[in-house]
Amino acid sequence: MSVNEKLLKPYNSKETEDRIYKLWEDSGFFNPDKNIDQNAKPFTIIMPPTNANGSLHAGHGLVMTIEDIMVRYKRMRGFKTLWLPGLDHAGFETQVVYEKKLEKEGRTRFEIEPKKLYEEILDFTLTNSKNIKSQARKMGASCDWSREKFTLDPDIVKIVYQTFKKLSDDNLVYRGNRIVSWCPKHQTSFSDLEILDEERTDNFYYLKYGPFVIGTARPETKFGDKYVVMHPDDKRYKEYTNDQKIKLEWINGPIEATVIKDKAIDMEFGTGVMTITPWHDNADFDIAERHKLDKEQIIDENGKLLPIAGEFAGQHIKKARALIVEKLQKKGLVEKIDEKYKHVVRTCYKCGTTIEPQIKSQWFIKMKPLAEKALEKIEDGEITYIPEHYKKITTHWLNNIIDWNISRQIVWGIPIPAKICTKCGSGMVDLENKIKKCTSCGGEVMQDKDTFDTWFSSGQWPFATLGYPDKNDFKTFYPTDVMETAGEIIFFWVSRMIMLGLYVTGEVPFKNVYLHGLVLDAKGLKMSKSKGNVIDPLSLTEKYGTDAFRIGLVIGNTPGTSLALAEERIRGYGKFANKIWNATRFVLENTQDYEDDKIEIKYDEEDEKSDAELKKLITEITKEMDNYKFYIVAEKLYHYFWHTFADIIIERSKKKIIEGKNAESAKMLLRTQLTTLLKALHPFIPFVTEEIWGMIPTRNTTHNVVGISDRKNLLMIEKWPYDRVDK
RNA sequence: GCGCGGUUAGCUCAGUUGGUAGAGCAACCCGUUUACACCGGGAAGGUCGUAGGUUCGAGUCCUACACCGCGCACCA
Repeated sequence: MSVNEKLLKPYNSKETEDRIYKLWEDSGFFNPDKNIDQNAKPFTIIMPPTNANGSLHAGHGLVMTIEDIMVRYKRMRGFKTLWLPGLDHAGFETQVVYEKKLEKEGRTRFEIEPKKLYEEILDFTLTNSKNIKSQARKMGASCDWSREKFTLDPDIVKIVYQTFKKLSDDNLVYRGNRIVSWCPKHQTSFSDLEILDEERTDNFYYLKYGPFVIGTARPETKFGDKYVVMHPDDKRYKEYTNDQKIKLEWINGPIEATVIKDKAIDMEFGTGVMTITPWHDNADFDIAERHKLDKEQIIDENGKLLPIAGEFAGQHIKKARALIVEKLQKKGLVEKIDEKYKHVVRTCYKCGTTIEPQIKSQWFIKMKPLAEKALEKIEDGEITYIPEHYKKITTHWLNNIIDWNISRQIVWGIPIPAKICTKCGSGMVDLENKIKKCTSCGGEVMQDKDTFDTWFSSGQWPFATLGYPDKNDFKTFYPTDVMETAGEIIFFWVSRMIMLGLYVTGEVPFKNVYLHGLVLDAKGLKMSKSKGNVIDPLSLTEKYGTDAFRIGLVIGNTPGTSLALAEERIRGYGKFANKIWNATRFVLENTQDYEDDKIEIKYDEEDEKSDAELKKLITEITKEMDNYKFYIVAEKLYHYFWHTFADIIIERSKKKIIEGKNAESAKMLLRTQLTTLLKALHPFIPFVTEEIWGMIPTRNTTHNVVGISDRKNLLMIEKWPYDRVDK
């Protein structure tokens, strides 16, 4: 009898991986309901729903790898393990991707009928979904596909609607006519998280405004300014009183201005006097609210000046500024211009367009009450952050949280189930489409055309996917154990899940948050299509095998730290898979007469020592696995396999087997160490270990499945080595 | 302005409760002794950002500073 012929050639990942994945998937063991001990403790990870607008990138590769490591480990430890996969319609993100596609085709979304546009994007999404799912399989993800969810699934939408209703009933959601961050290019409002601050150097204009000199960086907004504001304690302006009327010459002729005293004014800045534009500035809006001042729109949704601008009406603000300054100069109203004014401009995180604040009627969630509950739980330690400093970052954000605008003026998303009064503007939540008249003024109502911020639905993901409130899955698997995702979306997603999860279910959605860093290119630069430095994970798995990709991504990659992905790194670990392969060949060739369930052998002294050494190693790494230190475990196993098992134990055994001295001890050690190491390595490099496992004539295995015979089965359900049976 | 990271071998990074520094990759020398050249053996390479402090002893704790990265912030 000889060893498996495959072993005589080098390990071939391409011929192995798809076949092995199919074996796993067909076995049904990804599903915790099938055969696994139903009384075992559950372990749950909800996979961050993948944006269905492209293909898998290196970051996804890391997500799949880390989560699969945790899941395979826990499954081997005998937990009733659920890893639930999902896809995200990713509202605005997807719409932007699709708009770019339209642009290339010479089309624009503003010319497409909304319903048609929705259908088109849906098609696009479904095509991408297929790719993503097959790519996840390539990565070896052992998730339960039978429980897969999509954010637009009717049952998910139903739960999202119920939450919206509950928030409304509890007075935590309101329709507010407030200033929002508006992107003139994308024609939608945003929450504060979608806005980026950009430092710029611009001109700062000192303009004569009657007896005052006011400072501004945006002269094009000043047409309607009829309130001049100063600090009540400013001695320079003590002769002026609150509400005093002053007649003065302004851009387009004489106006009457009103003096307002407000403490928000910084006496040190500029001249200590400013005029306000409440429609287009947050701070000005607040001042206007405090003093109940008029607000007037100057700039339209496209960034063009309205009729109030007189001769400048219809011009885009970008072009108008210079012309307006020119006119002001002619009228002698420009005192001076500071050309080196450094300030921060708010821009759209997608296109970089300057955000134009606008007053709009939108849905807002009152965040303070939700944040307070979340803070309590976090402070109590109900959620552990890995790495720890994310806890500080989170609490800092929660402590300073502002209300969340969840309305988006885009078609791709979950429609907001509400009616808007065409007369008084009130909004009414209406899940059953029953409201026909405005509940406050009796006016006509129309369906809200907006959609939810995509994070409002994904923020409910953990309990929505498990079928809150009635399904057994919810009862069994909620709260989940680990939320593993990118540190980048700590506010966008993680913190909102905590708040919404707590609010709806009364319990935190997950007990641990594991945050990984960015995957960067070999030089440590962020990958981007424009830079052309995007590394496709699938080209690496194709070349070096998925196992090499996985372990290469994990070793030395501490949580929260970004990772520079160099091809050599992956190549190096490709050799490791082959090393295991070849070591296996040696072991099997030399232990053909070894029967692990029949012979009672005693180790000789040095083998005894080696046996103890590996046991000690397994104890150590088991502890480290429980502490999420996969980067150490992978390295230790790599090192032990190569430099102890291969270099020392195999070399030593050659002599013993040839000389026939303590050969039985050597054989037992070879087989025991090999099978033990395969088990321990399996979460990291599942394909090659499973393939080899199938070739080893081992009989006395200890799998984690109830109800199937004790014959040898898949490595993925084997018991973790030296695991204690203390259930 | 406030906050959070980081600064360790040429590169990418580890370094758990303080006890004269580690890995992978790259580079160098030697070697085809049969599991493996997708290999083996060997040697080389760091005053652990700077300056203080605590300590018998600090990469590891404290303070200040510098530089890099990131987040938060309505100064017109």
